[in-house]
Amino acid sequence: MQHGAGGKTHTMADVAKAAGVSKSTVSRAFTQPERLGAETVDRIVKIAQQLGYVPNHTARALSTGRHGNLALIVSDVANPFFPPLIRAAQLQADRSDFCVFLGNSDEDPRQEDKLIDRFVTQVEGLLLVASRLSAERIVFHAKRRPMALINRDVAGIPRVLIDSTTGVRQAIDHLADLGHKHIIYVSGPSSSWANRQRRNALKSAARLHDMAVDVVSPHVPSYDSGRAVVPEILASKATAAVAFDDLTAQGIMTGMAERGISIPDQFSVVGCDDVLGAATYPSLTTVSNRSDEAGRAGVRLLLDMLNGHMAGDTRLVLDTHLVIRNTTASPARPGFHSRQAGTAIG
Amino acid sequence: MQHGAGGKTHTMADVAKAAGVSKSTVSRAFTQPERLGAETVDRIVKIAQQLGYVPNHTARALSTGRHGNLALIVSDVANPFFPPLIRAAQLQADRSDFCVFLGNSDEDPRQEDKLIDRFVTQVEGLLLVASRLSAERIVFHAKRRPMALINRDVAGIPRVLIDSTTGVRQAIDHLADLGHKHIIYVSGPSSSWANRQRRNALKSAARLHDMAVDVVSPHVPSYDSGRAVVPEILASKATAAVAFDDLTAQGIMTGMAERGISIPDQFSVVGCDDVLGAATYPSLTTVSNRSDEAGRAGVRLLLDMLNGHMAGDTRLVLDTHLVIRNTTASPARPGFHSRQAGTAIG
DNA sequence: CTGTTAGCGCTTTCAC
DNA sequence: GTGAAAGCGCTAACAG
Repeated sequence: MQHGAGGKTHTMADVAKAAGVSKSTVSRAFTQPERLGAETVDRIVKIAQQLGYVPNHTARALSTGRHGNLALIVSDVANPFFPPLIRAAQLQADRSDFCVFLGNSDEDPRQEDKLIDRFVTQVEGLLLVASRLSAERIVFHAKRRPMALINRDVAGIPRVLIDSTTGVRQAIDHLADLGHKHIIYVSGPSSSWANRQRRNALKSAARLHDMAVDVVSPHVPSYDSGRAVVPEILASKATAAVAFDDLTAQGIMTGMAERGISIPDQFSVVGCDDVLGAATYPSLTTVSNRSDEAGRAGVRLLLDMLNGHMAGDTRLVLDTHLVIRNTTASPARPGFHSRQAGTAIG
Repeated sequence: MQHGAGGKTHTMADVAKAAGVSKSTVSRAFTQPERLGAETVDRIVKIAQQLGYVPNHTARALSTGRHGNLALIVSDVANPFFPPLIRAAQLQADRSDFCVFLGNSDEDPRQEDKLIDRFVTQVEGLLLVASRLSAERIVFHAKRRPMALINRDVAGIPRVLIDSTTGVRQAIDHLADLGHKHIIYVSGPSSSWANRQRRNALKSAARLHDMAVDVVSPHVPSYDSGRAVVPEILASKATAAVAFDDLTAQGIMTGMAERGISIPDQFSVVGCDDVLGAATYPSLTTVSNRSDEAGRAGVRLLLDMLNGHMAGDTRLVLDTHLVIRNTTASPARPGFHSRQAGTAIG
């Protein structure tokens, strides 16, 4: 089980000399063993191991054009939506012995461009998650390298979409059932596909119930944004808020608590992505998240492309549903101070 | 601002031909512009841009041995301890135009070995976070490539350590002040440096207060582990638990709640890492986390090594402190059944 | 200041 | 079944 005696990296020539064969033979011993004498292969492999020889990824890549690397670019690693996705993508890539570069655009399209430029010559494929780039730029980059998208809908580029439409619709139905007549959507980044999709789903569902809808837009989706936007929320006459994501929702909850407003008695809150589990108090009603599946599927799509299984115009949609917990209740009636004990998780 | 007209990747020779110069000149225009005629550089750069030429990272790496890549290997991307660290490391690497490979060992040393093997030929340096490898393997790999460590203390290898000793000691003092006489440590992975450190700090601090200490060891640090270990905790006579990390602590809280045990009235819980903020209910008393600083410092250390500023036996220690929130209180007295109504979010 | 010439370590025809 | 040689795209001495 010894991995070799450590120290300096050996080259193929070293192995060849030690084994008394040519470089080509060593090369083949690793890449196409079947075309070599069985014992030759054994001998070479053994010697290589003793020397601690590891094939040079870079040289191989330069020679073949296949790097065995792919780039995963996300908008914010620290946003809890991404880690499970990253992990799943990683695992999937690993099964095919791919290495993954991680890029963090920090919600900035220019940074994203820059990252891609830096990655493009050393990866076989790009996987952009929640890209903030314009469709044009995406198409441009897609011409340079195989590319797949997650939560971004650009025709002609294989993509997997977590469709929160279904979940958001359920959320609105739920709020309507509870008697809410006026809600507010706390928006995410305007360049976010998920945001547009959620806003639209919310508006059309609300229309069916004759609900009034306000919209308020913080700059970035975060705890702090949610907290900061509470005054604006209170300025409207809404009795419930649907937030772009759980982080924002959590911030709203804190902001409400700071003003002595009790949730869900005096105000209802719904999140999106279900990244917090039941950890908040009250536990957050939210739309389910399938980011790990998305990550896995995204990598699979990309690798399929690389294997020539041209995915064509694949558009994989993962739907979602509402997870009802304890931040939603009937709106407070004037003069009637309702109160609800924490009900168990649905 | 146009980034070139898209499509196929051009080579340096293309640019050279288009500009009517030699390849070397083009090369120099990018790497040492000062040694060239100012206008020559301008012309070349402009033509390159028009063509959409991007220098080939791989070829450059093969030629120079400098890849401009580094590998960041963590034990679990999805553990909330890591994302901020990853983000900070990324940012720091970005300032020096480095690309970062992300590896996920999933707490498995063999996987870690495998990842390193895959990375080692295409990175300039390795940054291992909370490595689960034996000291011998770490030293072995460190001979192959410049390496820095985070939360792993191996002599001779530059490392940054988040020292929870101070924070844990404060936690024990705090529990002693509250009157606890018997506590239990819910352990993390045995191969974790942080775990050993926390356990030791806890034991020695407890000794000073004449406290009894039990230890229980789940396999991996996670919400589920914490939840599952509750029966064992209750089997002991401890009145307070200190958990290896916040996730485990959160699991314990859930497990306790499921058994109708109220925290902190009937049992106190302390976490480590402060990754949950005040999001739990009751909000968790925990030891502060400085993972982002650690990530930043780790990358800085590594890059310093690469620049020849031999860091020698650098050992950077970041200390921590206790963050007191609402999961700790005096132990319940026999015969006195305390009860606490849900207080608002801290 | 700029062009020529060797490689970096590996794969890959093409011969034997 | 195995070897020899060319070349992937770039950099780095050398010359001039």
